Amino acid sequence: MAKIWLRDIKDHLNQEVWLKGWVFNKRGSKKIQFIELRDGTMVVQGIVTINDSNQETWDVCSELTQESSIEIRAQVVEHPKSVSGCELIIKEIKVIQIAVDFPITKKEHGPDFLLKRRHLWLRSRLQRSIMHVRSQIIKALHNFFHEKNYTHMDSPILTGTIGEEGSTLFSTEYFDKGNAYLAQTGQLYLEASCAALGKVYCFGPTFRAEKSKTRRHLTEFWMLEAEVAFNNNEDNMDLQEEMFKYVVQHVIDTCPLQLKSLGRKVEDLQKFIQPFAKLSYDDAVDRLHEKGSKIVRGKDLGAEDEVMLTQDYEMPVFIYNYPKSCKAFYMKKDPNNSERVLCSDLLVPGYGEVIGASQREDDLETLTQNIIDFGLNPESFDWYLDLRKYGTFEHSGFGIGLERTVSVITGVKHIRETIPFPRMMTHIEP
RNA sequence: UCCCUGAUAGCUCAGCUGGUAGAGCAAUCGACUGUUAAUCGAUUUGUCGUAAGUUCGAAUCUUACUCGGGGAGCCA
Repeated sequence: MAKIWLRDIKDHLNQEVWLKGWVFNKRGSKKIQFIELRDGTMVVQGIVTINDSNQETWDVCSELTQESSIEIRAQVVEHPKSVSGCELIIKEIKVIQIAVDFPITKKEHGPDFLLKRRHLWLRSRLQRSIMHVRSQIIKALHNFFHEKNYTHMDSPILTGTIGEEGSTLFSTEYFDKGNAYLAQTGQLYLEASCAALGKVYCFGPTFRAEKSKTRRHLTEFWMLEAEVAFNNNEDNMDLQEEMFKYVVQHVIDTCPLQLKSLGRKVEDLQKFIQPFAKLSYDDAVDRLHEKGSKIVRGKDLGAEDEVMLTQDYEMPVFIYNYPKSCKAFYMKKDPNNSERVLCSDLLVPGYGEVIGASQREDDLETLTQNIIDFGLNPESFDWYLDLRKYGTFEHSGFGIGLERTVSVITGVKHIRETIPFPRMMTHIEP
């Protein structure tokens, strides 16, 4: 008999099959026992009755515990009540291993307890749903860019000193070349790739040694970055909007069961498919002043300001053209206002920033001066400056945080549940 | 780095102005032919985070430390 996965079980209605999996849950009475069998693709209920099964099967079933691994022979029957539409009449059970005292019970647990057992926590229903959605989001992102003929150009993870200033870097020894650093962004490399292939993106882990302890921060997270030659800041925002909507639609189409188990309503997700709102930084400051914020024009928006701004909208909001002093050295000066740069942040109501974007400074002199003004050494940016020497070009790009996107789409409050093994200030194992 | 908050049974927590601990769940045993966080009955469970101090007496008050949780800054 061929091996069968539970998600394909409908194709075997009224047949007898062999299945392998784990006991997700068990309950029963004197004459009937229910096993929820989980194999990673689905959970389907199996039934053992004292009448339909032999005594040995009944006794084996009685010994089963949560997360015991088993192999069963069963008849697949219809069962309209269940999610799969099927149920299993169990004829025979072979125990692979009885799991003793599985620590994660059916009742509530605290975050520290669960994080220390992340390797086991992943087996829970909610965690499996989140991981499935995450996987589909990754797929959607790749599909989106490939459909548009982008080239996937990965950036290095180990780098020299080059990179954004501000955030702290993780460092490691690199032979006799001193320290190497784990990348905080692939952007500068992606700009080089962009000059070679026009429309490019990279997707990989990034590392920030920030001592952030909030529900939106990880020290290791996955970021997709895209860079497009001859795109200005407007084009850039259009691209982000199209991409974000594509991803949301893909999840709606492919993950209905997972969204349901997460308690995420499709109507709420559809709010992310409406046209996004756009607000310039200066208009945002005006709006904030009307609402009673004490923000000083020229200073960065605080977390409270972002909440205040987005609560008027149900769709994501672009805030564009921030003050130069709040943003990175590589952003292009706004030709209409030398104190502003051509950039945007995408804020999602009830969550916060998910995408950071900008048009890049393409003038050699201005960029060199920016590097100096930001207290950086132009010599360590020599290859980056080359891009402005040999056929400089207007270009723009952005970075979207994968885990934040998963959070926003699944409605999961804390980012630590959106990555298989989260790395945070306080957690490095498992 | 700063602010707030917490650490009591395997888990989640209660324990008031000091008098050496309690609930629910889990586990174990039992009851029940359809349950789906099954239900019902019974039983078991503790260096009260660590160290010192105040006191006749500390889970409770004081100090320090350790480890969490939430947030700010920073960002995705």
